[in-house]
Amino acid sequence: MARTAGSHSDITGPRVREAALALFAQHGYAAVSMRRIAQEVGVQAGALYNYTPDKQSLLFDLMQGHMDDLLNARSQEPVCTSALARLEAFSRFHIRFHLERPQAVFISYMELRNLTPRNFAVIEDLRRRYEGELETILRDGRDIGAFHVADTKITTLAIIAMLNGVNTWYRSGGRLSLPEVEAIYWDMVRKAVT
Amino acid sequence: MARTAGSHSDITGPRVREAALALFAQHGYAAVSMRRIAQEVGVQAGALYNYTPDKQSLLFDLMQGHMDDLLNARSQEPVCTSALARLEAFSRFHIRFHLERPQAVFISYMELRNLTPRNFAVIEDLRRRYEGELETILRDGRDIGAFHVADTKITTLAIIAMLNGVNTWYRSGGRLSLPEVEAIYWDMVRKAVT
DNA sequence: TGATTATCTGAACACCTGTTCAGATCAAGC
DNA sequence: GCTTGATCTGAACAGGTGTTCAGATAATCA
Repeated sequence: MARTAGSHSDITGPRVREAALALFAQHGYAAVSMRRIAQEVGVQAGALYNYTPDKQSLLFDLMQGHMDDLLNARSQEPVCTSALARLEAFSRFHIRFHLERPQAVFISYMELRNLTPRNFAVIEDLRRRYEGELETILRDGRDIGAFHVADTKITTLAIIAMLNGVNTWYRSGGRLSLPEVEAIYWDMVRKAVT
Repeated sequence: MARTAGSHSDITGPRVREAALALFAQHGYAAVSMRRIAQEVGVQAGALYNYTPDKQSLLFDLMQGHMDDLLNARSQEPVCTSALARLEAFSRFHIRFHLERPQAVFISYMELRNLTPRNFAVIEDLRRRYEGELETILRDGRDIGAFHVADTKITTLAIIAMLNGVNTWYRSGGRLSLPEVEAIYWDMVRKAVT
């Protein structure tokens, strides 16, 4: 056997990335073999190498794609003027964006140590850029007296850690709706910095 | 060759656990082989099986030991009376305890998915018991009007996620001392719930 | 229809995986 | 000093790892 009926890179390519995303998120990068990914796609392992140079690139591309999506989506959000409105917009955007793609979020946090040093540096830079947006909001707000924060860098990390926590328990269709979750977390963020 | 000079289970046993802890924390459970652990201990892979029935038990014992330590240490903390004092004591204890053993903390969060279902249930039960202590504090405080929280369960998870975030950036000997870190986080927690 | 290109298979490569165990050597107790 | 039990080695087992590639087949275009 060889090329199979109906095979096309426009179909197989996305399916490879989807399978890798789901399997990496569920079992972890190191625990998932190329043969397991191929099985999910319905193809032999060798065929995966038409879509990625190696396993490491598969992971890196998923993570880089996620971070690019994050920064792009953030840049297209409407700009707010007041310090409080800016912080609220960031908090709600963060929750909404992250709850929409839990697998990519999970991978981007859990699999950092499985990146090569070069790839790690790229992802870390993107992450710092995103965190920098929140820190700017906090610093600007503090400078005009709207926020009371002891340390903008640590407050940035504390807020992001808190918001990321949503992904560990939220399930759509559960007890709380997305707007309710946004409201609860925004309330805590607001009180923590004022 | 066979038994080596100076070999003793009281020495090798702890070294096996220490090596596994360090390697699992750095590279992840799935990415670390028994031969790699043995190399760190200075022994052949087969010798590890004098100290653990299998690799899975090695991971589970580390995680269970960590959770036991956590609950024991917590139970020996002095009991506070006021709602605010109880919450402050919990927050400071959590930060202090977790910063003292970053590797065990890291493993206990990252390697949950590599536990067998039975082992996972045990660890999850211990975790829920610990989180329950914080939720009780929040609920009691809300009932007497000391705290204003929209949802005690979610607030519990949000606070713990925020406090856990310390481990991602804190390095002893860094810019901030442990008491300073405790104070900053306690300030944010206090404001978030009042 | 025929030639070309895209896509996949199946086998192979060298090496690594967790685990077992007979046998060898050391430490401890009499 | 000798015996007993604890501790480790080294080899083996069956199977899995990422990756490569010649060859086969399907899709595509002239």
